[in-house]
Amino acid sequence: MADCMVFHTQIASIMEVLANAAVAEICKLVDDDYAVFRLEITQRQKENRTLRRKLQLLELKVARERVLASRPSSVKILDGYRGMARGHLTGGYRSFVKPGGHNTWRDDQPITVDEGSGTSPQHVIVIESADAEAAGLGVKQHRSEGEEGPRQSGDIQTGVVGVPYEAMEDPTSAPQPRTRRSVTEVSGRPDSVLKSETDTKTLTVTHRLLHTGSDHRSDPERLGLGRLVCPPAPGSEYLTVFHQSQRMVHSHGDGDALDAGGDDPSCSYTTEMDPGNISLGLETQTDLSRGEWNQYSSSLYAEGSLDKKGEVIVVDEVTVKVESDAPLTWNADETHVGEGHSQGNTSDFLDYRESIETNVNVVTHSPLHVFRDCDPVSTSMAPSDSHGRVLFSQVLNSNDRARAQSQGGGATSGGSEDKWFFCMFCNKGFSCPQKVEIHQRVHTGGKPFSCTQCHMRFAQARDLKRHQRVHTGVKPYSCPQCEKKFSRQDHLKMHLKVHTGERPFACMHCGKRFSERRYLRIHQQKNHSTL
DNA sequence: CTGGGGAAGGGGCCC
DNA sequence: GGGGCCCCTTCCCCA
Repeated sequence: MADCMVFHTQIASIMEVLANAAVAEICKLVDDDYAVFRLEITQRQKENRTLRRKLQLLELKVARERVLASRPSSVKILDGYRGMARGHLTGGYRSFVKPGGHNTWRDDQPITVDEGSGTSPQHVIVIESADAEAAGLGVKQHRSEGEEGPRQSGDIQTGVVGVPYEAMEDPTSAPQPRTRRSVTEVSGRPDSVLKSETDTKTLTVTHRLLHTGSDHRSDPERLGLGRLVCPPAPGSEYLTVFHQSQRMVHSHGDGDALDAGGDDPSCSYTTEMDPGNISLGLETQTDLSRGEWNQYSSSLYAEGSLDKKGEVIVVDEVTVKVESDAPLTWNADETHVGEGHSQGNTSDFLDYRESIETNVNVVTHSPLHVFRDCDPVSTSMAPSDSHGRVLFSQVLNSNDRARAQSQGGGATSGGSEDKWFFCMFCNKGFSCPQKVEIHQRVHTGGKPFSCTQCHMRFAQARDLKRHQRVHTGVKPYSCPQCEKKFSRQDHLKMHLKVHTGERPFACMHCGKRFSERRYLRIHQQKNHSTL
């Protein structure tokens, strides 16, 4: 009997152990499943956010088009980014004004460039007119000119932009995607408001107006229509400072977004600036190391992670480069009067230079701070990028890499996958951080290389070197046919068509051939405009 | 005046 | 890092 009791006791013990083990196993499974489930939920939430943002963008676009259609007279948009510095050497101050009689505005219509005098070509302002709140706001894109650069009075030109002419080109020349950036600028009343129609997220931009004399806020008309002036601020000619004067909270409804801690972070981002003017307050904590880079990235791309309404951002000489899905909401309902850098010009200065990284939520610990480390000096030919690898390695997790590759933005250079470095804006992969840095200047507008003779700035050393031939007059490329010399080989190559009579660009509609694509484009616009 | 064409500049990307 | 290539733009000339 005693043996039986002992046996039962042992059985009970074994059962208990087994039960405990089973419970533990079940708990483990539940935990695992729960984790997976949470992950799926998170992914679905991300997808929902993405869809919502797309919807918001669509709504914004519709609202913008409606506003633009209803108030075309107040809109001036210009596509002056590409080639905008052209006039710096040629001395051309050009004003591109939307031709009269065009009462409706389309994105593919001629955009107007109102080029003020005395502004730097690097100071490009991007603004999106969002909705009716932009009433009375002059939306235009200004081309800026360097300080000492030649200045001339502007003329008025018009042009057609955005016409899908590539499809009409010679079938032998496949259409190529247009990768040019859309850079627009909004200038207007400092207290003007640009916000989304949904008004769910607004970005308050405090305009820093550089002016002389009277209060810039007292003359809104001048602000809206006056010539923009880029003050040749010594030592800060390319100053890009982003001040965040109030606490910025990255907040999404689901609460899984980045949290910007700190109550009063003062964030400054500089690409090229006088080291003495660097104001760095990077208290804001952005935990990118926890795999939230995707959130940051997606939010940055989708809507710029615009902050709660009412928060104030002080933007000093910020150039905003708007990508296709860049933030469209700007709420400039508060004004910050900055120290004027004006030097004798009576026009108020309204210049924002902001890269997308100036997003208030990510400005602090963003990998873009690698550019701070660069601290490109005008005479520097070798901007530092010592932190690039580390930063990008830290902030980009495997999901980003996989996404980058799946989205076709994979590495464009050689090297193993582990050594890829990805652009934080477009996820393009590169084999080394230096290339990422160079590439990201496309997005940030960083131009570390400055010509000492004309103060033109370039994103790459090669560009500066090539440009300096303009001053030196060196023309190493000679035409074997006419002994004409060129400073660039591609120009020589183009010139050789004069002798060869090569006309590779044929109109697929009338068969007329042209030596250059632009001629075909113009021809098709004028003669086959319906296509 | 307009359109075609040459020249020359900046920008971007690939290698 | 730099060369090559291409794109785009602007200025200018000329028929």
